[in-house]
Amino acid sequence: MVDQQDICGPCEPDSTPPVASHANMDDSLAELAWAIAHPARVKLVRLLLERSNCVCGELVGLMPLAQSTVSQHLKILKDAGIVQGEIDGPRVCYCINTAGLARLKALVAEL
Amino acid sequence: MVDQQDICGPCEPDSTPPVASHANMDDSLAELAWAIAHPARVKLVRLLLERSNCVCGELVGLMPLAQSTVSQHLKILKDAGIVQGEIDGPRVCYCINTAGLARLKALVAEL
DNA sequence: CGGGCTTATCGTTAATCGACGATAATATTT
DNA sequence: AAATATTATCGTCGATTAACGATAAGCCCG
Repeated sequence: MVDQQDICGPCEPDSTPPVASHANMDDSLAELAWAIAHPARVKLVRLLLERSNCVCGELVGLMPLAQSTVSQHLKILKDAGIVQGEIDGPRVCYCINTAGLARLKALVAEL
Repeated sequence: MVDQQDICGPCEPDSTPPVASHANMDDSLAELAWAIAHPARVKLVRLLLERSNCVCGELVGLMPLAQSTVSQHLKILKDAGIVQGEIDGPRVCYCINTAGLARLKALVAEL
C-alpha cells in the first residue's frame, strides 16, 4: 500500500522557467495567457493551488474530462512553465511552478 | 476639416464591463486570458496603453497585418471588455477599458 | 517475472482560429 | 448628391485545438 507521507515530495523546482527574450515579451505573455485560456486549465491551476501539496492523477477524478484530455491540458500547462510534474512511482505529482505563475502575474500586472 | 481637438474624446466608459457570474469564474478568466493569448492582441493592448489617448485605425499602420485582421483582433478585445471603441466621425477611437483590464489583472493576481 | 495501476502518447474527427481580399456600411467633405 | 475615407463584416482556406478511445510505457506488488 502506498503511504500517505511520500505520496508527494516537496515538489522542488525541476524545469528552468522559460526565459523571456525581452525582444518579444508580447509573445511570452501571449504564450502564458494562452496556457490558461481554457476553463479546464484554469480549473486545474486552481485545484493545484488549493492543495498546496502536489496531487496526482486524482485531478482526473475531479474533472469532467477523459484521462487523456486532462493529461493533454497538464502537458500544456507544463510546457508553459506554469505547472511542474514530478514522477513518484507509477504516478505523477503535479504542482504549481511558482516561478512560472509569478512570471505570468508579473507580465499581466505590468499592463 | 477635422480639428485635432475632437479627434478623440476622453473615451468615457460605454460598455458595462462583463459581470462575473462567480459560479464560473474559471470561464471568465479563461475568456479574458484568451483575449490576450495572441501576440498581435498583446501588442494592440500595449499600443493603446502607451498612447493614453485613444488612437484609431492608425493602429493598423503599426501592425504588420491587414486592416481586416486588425479589426478582427480589436473586436475580440472589445468583446472581452479589455478595449472599448468610440465612434468619432468616420473613424473609431479605441482605448483601454480600464475596468476590464483591471478585472483581468485581479483574476490573474488572485491565482 | 508477470499482473495491475497510472500516465503519456498516438491517431482521428469536428470545431474553431487566424489571415486575407473583397465588399458593405457609415460619416465627412466637396 | 456624389465622391472619398475609414472601419466592420463576409466568405474562404489552411492550420491549430479540443476531445476522445486505444495503445504504449513505466513502476509496484504479489
